Amino acid sequence: MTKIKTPVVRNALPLNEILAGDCIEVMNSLPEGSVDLIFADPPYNLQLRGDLHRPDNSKVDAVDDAWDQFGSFAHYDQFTRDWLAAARRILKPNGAIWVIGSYHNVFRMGAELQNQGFWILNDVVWRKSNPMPNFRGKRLTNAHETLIWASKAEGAKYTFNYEALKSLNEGIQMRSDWVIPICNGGERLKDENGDKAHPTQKPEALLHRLIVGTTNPGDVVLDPFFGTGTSGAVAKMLGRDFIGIEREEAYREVAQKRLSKIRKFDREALEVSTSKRSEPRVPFGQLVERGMLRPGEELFSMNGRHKVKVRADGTLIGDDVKGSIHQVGAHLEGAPSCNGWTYWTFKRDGKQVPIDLLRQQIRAEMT
Amino acid sequence: MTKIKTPVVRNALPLNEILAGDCIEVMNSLPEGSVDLIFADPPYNLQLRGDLHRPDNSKVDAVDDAWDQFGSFAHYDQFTRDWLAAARRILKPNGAIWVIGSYHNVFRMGAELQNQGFWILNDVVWRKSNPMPNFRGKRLTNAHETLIWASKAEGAKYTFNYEALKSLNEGIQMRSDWVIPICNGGERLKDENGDKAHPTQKPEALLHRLIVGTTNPGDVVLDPFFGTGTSGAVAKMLGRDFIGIEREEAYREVAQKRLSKIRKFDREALEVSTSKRSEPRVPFGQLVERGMLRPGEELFSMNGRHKVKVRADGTLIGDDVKGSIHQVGAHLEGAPSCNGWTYWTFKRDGKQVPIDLLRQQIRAEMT
DNA sequence: CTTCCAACTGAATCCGTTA
DNA sequence: TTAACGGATTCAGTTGGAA
Repeated sequence: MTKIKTPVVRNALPLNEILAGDCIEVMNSLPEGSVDLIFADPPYNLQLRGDLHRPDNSKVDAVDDAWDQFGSFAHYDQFTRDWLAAARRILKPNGAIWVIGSYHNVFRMGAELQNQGFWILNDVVWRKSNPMPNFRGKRLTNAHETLIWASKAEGAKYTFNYEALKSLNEGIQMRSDWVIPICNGGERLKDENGDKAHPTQKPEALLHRLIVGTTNPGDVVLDPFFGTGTSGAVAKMLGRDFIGIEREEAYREVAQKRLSKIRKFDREALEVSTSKRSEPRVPFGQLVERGMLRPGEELFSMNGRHKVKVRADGTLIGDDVKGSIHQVGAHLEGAPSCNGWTYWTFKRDGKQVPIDLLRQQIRAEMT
Repeated sequence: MTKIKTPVVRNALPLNEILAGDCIEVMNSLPEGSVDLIFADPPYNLQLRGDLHRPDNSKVDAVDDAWDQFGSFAHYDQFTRDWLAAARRILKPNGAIWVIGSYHNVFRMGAELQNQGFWILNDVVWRKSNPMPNFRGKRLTNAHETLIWASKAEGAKYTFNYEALKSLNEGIQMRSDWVIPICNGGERLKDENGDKAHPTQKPEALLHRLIVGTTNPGDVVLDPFFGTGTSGAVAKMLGRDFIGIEREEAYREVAQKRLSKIRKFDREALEVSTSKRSEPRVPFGQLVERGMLRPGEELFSMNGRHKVKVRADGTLIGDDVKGSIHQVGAHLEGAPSCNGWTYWTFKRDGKQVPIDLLRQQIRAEMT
């Protein structure tokens, strides 16, 4: 898949920097449709500032008022609406967003994503291998957080590196539950007192999987709640550009220091497994043109049940059917579709050989 | 925790019956504050576009029933508001609710639970050990569903059998992620044609854990979307009373037949399904994601004859070969297969260390 | 009576390019 | 914009018949 780059817009973007300020204001100052991926880990313990109003503008008074809960949610929802709208504006049409949260806030984020027209692709469970136990024994150990992956709109062409994720999972399709330890040990950033520099630093392994799986090298990854910059650090390692936005100076400083030490992996290591879909298309007719198969030569179905003849124009003809290798295969099998390349075989030296072997020969010549 | 019983109310309840009709109307006809637990598995509002075929061309039997069709999010939200309000009214002050859903609907349910004053206690992930794969390779395998457990209000004294769940989990605190297979085999109810009687029958193991953990014997468990009655069947086995509400006559009949065969304390059948523990599979890619090995780092074969580089997706690249640790090892040795875990080593402090050591570290964390 | 293999199945928002 | 068409894509498990 080739990406259309728009140099003017790209150059206007402040790449690989940490921008100071309120993320909504900063995002609104960036050009529309300019970012490939947004990763957002928003706070959910918002302090209520100033007067709080219900949607009908009546004021919410007492804190322990029955409406307090509603009021808090209304406030949080407004915040969520605003930053998601700002994020959506700067996303490229084929861009995507990841958000992460716990049950305190993730349901409201998910609903608002849908309300704004984002199209949810998966929800992903980060299953912590070493969570904090529930000390009081009053609930289940809260051993996971939830991520939501969504495209900008229904039908958009999002990036998904299927084969790379399959490789990361030793040849089996990547699932929606990811087992990853929480961030501690040497990876956990400390301040000058030896205390953790940020309360919710995310593990690099989580970002690694997400960035490898849903971006390409050279993409722009923006994080509106940058914190200590895990998303930026992993993006940089993986040869992506990042944009961080962070309000707190202390976090910006920690993140800046961290990023200065990061080195990009070499190009060869960043190439990942690709799917067959990205290989060049070879028309079946080329096999005939090149004399690899002769007009009139017989092809046999893989299961041995059918026999057809090759025609000079690269179509096949059977007893009651003619058409492309795919159409004839589908018709004979009564199937909705058929991959003719793997369905048909020809005879060489008495052995049955799949015609896909000939396609591979042509592709090898094309390199 | 002792429960105050109110015999008058209890006697008014139609216990251990399946009530016909719309669940909102039926719930509104029941006495206020009379039910201990509600389990709800409402329609998910899947929005499926066309047909889906497996790679072998067989057609996926989709959930396309009329009861899962809603015109818009607004319609679905109204439906959710109404049934949740009806459910909340009939709940005892110290009662609780469980709802289950997927990313299509669970965020809207979770937000509405909070809006109505329910207090979320945990969200629980049902991790399916055998989910349906993603056949087109366009997204992650949707391998889980989400449950939300909530009390009627903040501060309510909900039931939580901490020790019972701990016992179910081999003496370790029960976590918020539960690994349970989907319902198939003998447990899956069939109609007279041998087809599945209900498209979304839930496994009894899921309900077993939930009812053991959050109710006491003698409690009343109500299910407004009864379907084939899994909640009722497990409640009956475990000595709880149930109330089922179901609109479709066909489902009521199947459920009634099922329930007539259930005997209380028929425990042994359930005990059979205890886990057979084997060593968890660790994909090599996890070592890369977690930074135990870096993309670009060199691995050396045990015999010292070969050197390769690690890529970001957990594959290896050598002079003329790339693939998994096993594939590359086999290729270089000209062997039909190769255990990459014992074949490859990396250098640490000048010494050669087998990569299997890193796998052992991860496994130790997973216990 | 086993063992083996082919066929089948499960809450799924599941294609991309060219004419 | 729509229609046609090339061709890529699956994991864990159960069932039932054959060997």
